[in-house]
Amino acid sequence: MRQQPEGTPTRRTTLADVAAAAGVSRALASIVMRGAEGAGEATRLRVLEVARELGYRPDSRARLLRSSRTRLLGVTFTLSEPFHGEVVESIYAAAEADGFDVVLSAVGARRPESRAVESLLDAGIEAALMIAPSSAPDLLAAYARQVPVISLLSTTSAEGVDVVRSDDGAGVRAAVEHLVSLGHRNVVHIDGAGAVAADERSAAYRAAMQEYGLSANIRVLHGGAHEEDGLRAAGELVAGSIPDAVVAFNDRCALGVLEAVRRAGLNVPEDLSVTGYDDSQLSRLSHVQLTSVSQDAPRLAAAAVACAAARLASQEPKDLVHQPQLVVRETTGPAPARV
Amino acid sequence: MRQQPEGTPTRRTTLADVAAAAGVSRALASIVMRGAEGAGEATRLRVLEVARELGYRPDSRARLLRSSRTRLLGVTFTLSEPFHGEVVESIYAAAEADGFDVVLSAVGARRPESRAVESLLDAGIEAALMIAPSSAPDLLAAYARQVPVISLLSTTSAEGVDVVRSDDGAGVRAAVEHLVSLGHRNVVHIDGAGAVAADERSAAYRAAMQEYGLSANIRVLHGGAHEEDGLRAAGELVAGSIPDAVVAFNDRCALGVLEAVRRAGLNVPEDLSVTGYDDSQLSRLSHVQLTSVSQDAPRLAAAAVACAAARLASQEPKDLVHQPQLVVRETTGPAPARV
DNA sequence: CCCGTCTACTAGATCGTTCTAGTGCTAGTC
DNA sequence: GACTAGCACTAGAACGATCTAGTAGACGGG
Repeated sequence: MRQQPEGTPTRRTTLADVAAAAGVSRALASIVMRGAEGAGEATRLRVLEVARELGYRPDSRARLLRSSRTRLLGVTFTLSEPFHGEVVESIYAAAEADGFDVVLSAVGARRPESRAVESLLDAGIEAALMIAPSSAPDLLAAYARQVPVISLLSTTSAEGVDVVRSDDGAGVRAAVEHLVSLGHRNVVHIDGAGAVAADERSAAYRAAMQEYGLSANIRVLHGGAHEEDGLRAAGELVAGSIPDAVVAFNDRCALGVLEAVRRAGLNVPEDLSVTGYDDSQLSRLSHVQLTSVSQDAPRLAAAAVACAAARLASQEPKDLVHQPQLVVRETTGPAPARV
Repeated sequence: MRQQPEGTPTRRTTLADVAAAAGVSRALASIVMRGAEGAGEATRLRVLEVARELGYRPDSRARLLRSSRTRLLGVTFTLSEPFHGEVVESIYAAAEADGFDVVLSAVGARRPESRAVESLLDAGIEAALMIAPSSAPDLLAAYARQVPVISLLSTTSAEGVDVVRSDDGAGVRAAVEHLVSLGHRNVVHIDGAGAVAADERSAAYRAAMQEYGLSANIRVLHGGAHEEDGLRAAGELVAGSIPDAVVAFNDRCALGVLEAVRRAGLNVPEDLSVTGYDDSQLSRLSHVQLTSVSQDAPRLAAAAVACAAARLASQEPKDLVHQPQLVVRETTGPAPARV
């Protein structure tokens, strides 16, 4: 750390500065800095020492511009979805392990997914990981023509797009199975109402119910991906005849359901069991303890990164389906003894 | 959209391609693309048309490398903090309005703030907005020597660092005032336990209590920034003598408090009033309706971006303190008539 | 002693932009 | 008619790294 003379607009030290100070060429300094082979041991140490001394940090813009391999992974995610955050955090870890850098691009109310992806493409990413992409298939395919695209958490695929997701069907089935094994027969589903993966989950609910001979009890309510949606849907539900159990579209929706149930003066799980989906931080909170289907964010993230790496090694796109696991906590219990 | 011949490794169209196709120099094409003046109307239209036709998108790496003004704002935030997400979303909007681009860098369990900031610096940002920075002051000062640094939501400042925050003292005072005006006298504070801004808030609580002649009732419990912390602290609280009201460190903490209170069989606000801090999405959920102190994320974000712009126009660093506003919802009410 | 090979290193091109310093042309002024 | 001003445009350097194609010198074998 050297004090800069006041007022001087502190030019950043470049590789050329390091090279000059160490008495070598820029090329050799570059070799040393990126740990490539072809430098003598003595010089290597000297260059590193000089670099450290001058506080040199490579300029990523220049590096990315020139190098063929940027080793940059782009990630799109939605800021307002806590579970996306969990996945992103895991992607950071997985990417680092594989020697990739991560660049984020958020999707929000004012920032459509298209903008998020395009800014990533302009930044020179090698592959894009899109968390729960909402773009139309032909748009996804267009992106995939430029870089490998991996769609996470969503089944919506497109030409040339890899998909890494958990088997939502199996997840919902596991939830239904768990409830049935506890003696529940009147199991209601509050769906995702057009959210990513909503259709697959409600289809799996129907199939599972049928499988257990409960076709007559199939009932799907219009829900959504957020607390409000679960609250509203469950509000309508408890106003009528109370079911044994509710399979909610996701954790946030389940939280709304829990609230509505509680308001109606019912106890969980004594009067009614509730399951969520995602096994998010939310569900693990000690006062929630929601039984939920775990998508295992770290594993999913690792798979996605591995998938990107595979595609970059020019392998064919693939569908990677991961088996989710039901995490039983305290919102599910034996079916109430009703008439 | 032109179909690429299969197998060709699709080289991206560059400005040179556009220039050649339009029959002008690269420099002129550049002028047109970035909307600078100095191009004839006819040529401008022709170049734009050709660019559109070829699907040209400027390469941000090259653009950033070369241009003196990158107009890039770096933002560090914590993935697991929903309120940070709200601020980030607002920053996107504010930055866009001011002609800035935003690049995100997340802080997480595996990714310390130092790494987050450094990657931003390497990316060529013009200024860094750090949401609730946790780095040591001398580290912050070191960053500030390289680019203007704006610290958001936190009072922890350092040499040359701008601070944009809301007046936490005033916020807590408003909460206490509100409670006192409702007749509460036994007002307890559950603090942030070392979290960013925790000390200032608890000091303001003490001051406000004293101001209202309630020094004897001052009571501060060790809390924290998350639901678990509020739950634990309030759990201890309700095990003893129940106060009239609780001022929680933030919304997430307040949520835990609400849960503990509910578990103890008490009603909010009939038996006990609770206030939060942040006015986050959480507090606005229809089943929560938490009375909370609003930091007004959009305004804070706009102020931070404006502050960055001012610093880039070489103005002195400043402290921008924004007045927070108490949003009264349904977790506060008249004091219970106790003995 | 010559030749080939290996290691350590270098010069210069290159990535795709923006920026600087012009060039030519037309038109207006005295 | 010379001079200036302004407009539309261009050539080429620059940004800071990486990459390609080489060179100088040491070493070993025949």
